[in-house]
Amino acid sequence: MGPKVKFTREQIIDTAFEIAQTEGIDSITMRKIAEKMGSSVAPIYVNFKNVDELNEALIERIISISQQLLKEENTGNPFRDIGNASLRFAIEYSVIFKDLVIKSGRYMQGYDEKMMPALIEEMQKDPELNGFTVEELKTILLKMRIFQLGLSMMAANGLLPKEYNKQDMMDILSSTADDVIMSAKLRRGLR
Amino acid sequence: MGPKVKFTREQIIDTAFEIAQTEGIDSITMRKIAEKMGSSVAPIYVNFKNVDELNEALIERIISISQQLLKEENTGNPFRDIGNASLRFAIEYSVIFKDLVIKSGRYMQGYDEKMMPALIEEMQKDPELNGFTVEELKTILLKMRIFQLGLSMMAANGLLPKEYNKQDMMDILSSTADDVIMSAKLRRGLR
DNA sequence: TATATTATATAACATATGTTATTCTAAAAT
DNA sequence: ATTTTAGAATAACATATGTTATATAATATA
Repeated sequence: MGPKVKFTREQIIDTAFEIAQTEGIDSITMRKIAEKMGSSVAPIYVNFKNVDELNEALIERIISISQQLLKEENTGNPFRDIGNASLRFAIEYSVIFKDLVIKSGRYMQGYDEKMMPALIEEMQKDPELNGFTVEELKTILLKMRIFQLGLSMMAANGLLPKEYNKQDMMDILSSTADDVIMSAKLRRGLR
Repeated sequence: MGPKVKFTREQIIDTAFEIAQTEGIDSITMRKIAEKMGSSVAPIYVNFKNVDELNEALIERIISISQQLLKEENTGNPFRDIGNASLRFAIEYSVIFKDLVIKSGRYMQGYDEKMMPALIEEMQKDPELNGFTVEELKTILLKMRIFQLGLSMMAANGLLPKEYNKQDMMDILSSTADDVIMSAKLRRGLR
């Protein structure tokens, strides 16, 4: 063995995460991480083959944090839970959230299509959504995912009215869910 | 006078715009623009003091294009017009749209608060929106702006269902507007 | 035609960044 | 106690990029 480890892999990822959140993912550089840790770049290259490997680890970290946020939401209503978790991520890690959405193409594309069936299944258990066809449920879900992305994006960009707090955001999300569902019911009544 | 001008200011901005649309705004470099034009960097520095000035000119160009798109929409319904123009921009210039939204903080923040009153005024002329208070109109408008941003963002990221075309997007935008307005009417009836 | 002007090309300089080779040193193994 | 090992610091190399100084050449004007 050699001398004691002073800079761990975890610490390096943490530091990269901090830079990502304050300056954006693309602003991460090896030297910046090193300076923030009070080290040289050597420990980074001991722990990561190159900058790409470090970025991968950072993405994993980000995903794990977002999953943690989702676990912490537990109303049982999947709409509310996913919406609120996304909202929290957008508010608490706004810079990273924006970067992620932009670079999401590959991550989220497959992700959504995998989540879809599970969510539809959840919706079918909800008594309030009783009697809708799968097509109708899909439309409701899509509308809500669109709204939720828009809301998170606005929150992350500080584009909502000044006085809006997290509760207001959750309320408008929930209110719009009601709008969409109620209107779907009315349309159903017209069949 | 000197020799004929071979590379104009406009041509430089055009080239920067092309790079922005294919690789992202941050991928623009002086040398890349020059190479794409078949010149050296000299003509760029004759027309622009530095890279910041070029970026300003590029932003102006982008804003002017988006305003052009808005002018081309003319249903008279401001919801539809703004929504469709935003959607077209997001689809036709997706990379730039994403960059803009992310870096929008400063541009859009004031912009929205200036647009708000004019839009509310427009809404008050709409017979379908008759009888709502200003507060109710504001909520409807906010919901629609949120949905429209989410939809544009999804379109720009290719996150919508594969078979979705522009008409489908315009339809779901319009359908959600109906949902929000219809539900507001129902709530109004309950007062 | 000769000169002045100026658009353009070229090359250099300064800085930022990823990466690597070398050196140093502290801890473990012998 | 000596040797080996491996983490860390340092400096160098390669490349990318903004910027500028200088050289070249085309065109208007005298």
